[in-house]
Amino acid sequence: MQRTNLKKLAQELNLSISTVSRALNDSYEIAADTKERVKQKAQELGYEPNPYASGLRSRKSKTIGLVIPEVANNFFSLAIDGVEEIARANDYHVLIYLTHESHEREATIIQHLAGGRVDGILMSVASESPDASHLATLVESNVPLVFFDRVGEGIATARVTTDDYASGYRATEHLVEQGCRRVAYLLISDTLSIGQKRMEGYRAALQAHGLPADAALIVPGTLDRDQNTRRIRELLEQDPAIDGIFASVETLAISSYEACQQLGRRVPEEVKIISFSNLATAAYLNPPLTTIRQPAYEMGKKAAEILFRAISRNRPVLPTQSAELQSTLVVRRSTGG
Amino acid sequence: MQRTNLKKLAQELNLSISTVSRALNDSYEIAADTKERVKQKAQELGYEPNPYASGLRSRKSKTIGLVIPEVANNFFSLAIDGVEEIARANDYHVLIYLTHESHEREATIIQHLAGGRVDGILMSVASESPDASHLATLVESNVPLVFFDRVGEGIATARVTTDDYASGYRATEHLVEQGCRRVAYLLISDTLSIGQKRMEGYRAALQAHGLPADAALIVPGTLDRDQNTRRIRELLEQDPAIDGIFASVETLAISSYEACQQLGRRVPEEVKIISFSNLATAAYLNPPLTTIRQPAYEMGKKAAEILFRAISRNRPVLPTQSAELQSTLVVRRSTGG
DNA sequence: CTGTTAGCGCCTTCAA
DNA sequence: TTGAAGGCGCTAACAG
Repeated sequence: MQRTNLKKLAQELNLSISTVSRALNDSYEIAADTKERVKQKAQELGYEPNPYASGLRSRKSKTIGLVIPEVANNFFSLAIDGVEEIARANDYHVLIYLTHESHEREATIIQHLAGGRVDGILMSVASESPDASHLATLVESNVPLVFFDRVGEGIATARVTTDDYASGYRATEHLVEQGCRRVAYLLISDTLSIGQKRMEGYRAALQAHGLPADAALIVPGTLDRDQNTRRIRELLEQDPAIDGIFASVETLAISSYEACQQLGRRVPEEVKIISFSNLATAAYLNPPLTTIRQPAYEMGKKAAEILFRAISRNRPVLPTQSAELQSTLVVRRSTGG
Repeated sequence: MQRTNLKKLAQELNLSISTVSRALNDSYEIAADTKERVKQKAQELGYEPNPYASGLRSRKSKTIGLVIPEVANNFFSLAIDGVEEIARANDYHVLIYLTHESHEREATIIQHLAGGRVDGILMSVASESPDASHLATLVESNVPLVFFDRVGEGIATARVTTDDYASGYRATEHLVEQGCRRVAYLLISDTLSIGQKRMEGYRAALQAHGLPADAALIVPGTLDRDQNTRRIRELLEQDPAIDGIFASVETLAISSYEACQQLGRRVPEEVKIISFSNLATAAYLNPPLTTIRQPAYEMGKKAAEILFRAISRNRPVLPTQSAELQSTLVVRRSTGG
């Protein structure tokens, strides 16, 4: 079946193409009854505007790009939800891209997006990304960009983050208050500013309590849980005094559980674990996992809102529009059952 | 900065637009050295073809639509991963849409997509969808469609599913073999064929073991965990003999844990729970959750592959291309620690 | 209030 | 092997 377009619609109605177009776009210069007639017919014939034609002409794609490291992760899943919500409210479409923590993939994706496929981009940078030079093309192409959670350095744009330093401090302090004397910090990459900030908080908290802060373990940006587990086990063997683990992502917390189990170290009696995580089932883990929960959904929403403000006003995204949301420490203790 | 287009490129090279276009598309009728020169220059000026112009002209959007109920769910997260993988391998983009189990949203999304924004669609229908009449427009518009996991009835197209009947049977039998005599079946909607098939397997297994099969509880398509928990608690109170729960989605398994905890029913001693789930942490739940794991990632890949085969050959997707993958029963017992 | 006209950037016959 | 020209479907400036 031939798809109905403006031309066909115009013929059926004995009107010109432009009149039909304006009627459908609710132009003020079209008579009310004409509008009605046109819309009626459009409905009848199941008219749906061709997005590529209008995109070409109007230079509006009605689409944003969402670039994230992975999706099998509760934080990003919730964030997607928030983004999609706002996008739909603005009548926009969402293209999703996964970098799998690869800088190269990220650069390729950005390169493509700079070609005008999207009106704006929301992104959380890959842990591998050494710098943000690949994002320069976006700036040149005037494609609005908003970072969320994992920000790129050196790009003057808005960033939606959580209080990484403060929560790193709080998490560490919580472990110390629970009696830990030697706390290890696990992160998957040392190029993420977010991990740095949390580590600063971690260091400061230990220092404030007169404890050494030299047990940081950087697990290279891997998504392989077994490998992470192995490295954590090695750390625990090399440094048997470790009685607290602060994991910056939930997958490292799970690996820590595994490592402790393999070494016969009881959690939480011998080793206490705390983690940044949005796991819905954290309370049902054995033992329950105390977490720092980020407002992932809200971050996705917020980032999208900032982006759409820029898009609709046709203005660049300013660094001053950045927002920092609060994360929450959720303490969960064993029920002893 | 003005985005470079074919015209500009042609001017710089003292060639015609069409020659440049053909060179970039590796046309056989362009001299090798000309191609080289053109590509060099394109690279130099950071030329990126305008997807809306080429989409309009070639009637290829290089984009597929992925329509799923939600994303904060391990099954769909993994599926997205598989889909994205195949899409990128085919140089395609992925538009993501969440129905939040709403039939209305699903219909609106489909309506939009039928307008030519995508070359094909992958979808898992919303639990609310009473029938598939809203998908008729897609068929009319010749937009290839592949269902995965949750299929729509009455549409002649390929579907990628798992062995729902067999796995429903196996799950139930497992509970019976563990000593359960009264097994409840939980599902979020009775309009999903997938839930029906699993229930048939459940019924057959109970029958084969000479047990009654009247404890099915249909929790209306809600994503509200508290509400689900309440309803399950009511079921357990009304029918105290229930000693086994077969949950068709992981969120209902978690609600079952909560309900049992609230009623002081010990799991797994008094009530055993099994669930369809792709939770990475199922082994660490307390008690560990025995699951039927679906090959989510592979399903996403498979569905995308079938779709791309149709797209690249410009032919409709045939029901005969359907695939049924195997799910796995993963038994996890309490470590008694 | 409505119609005519001119492209948006690209691909693709047709002609040279 | 390259160039010229038309048009994909839509929007917007300019007439009337």
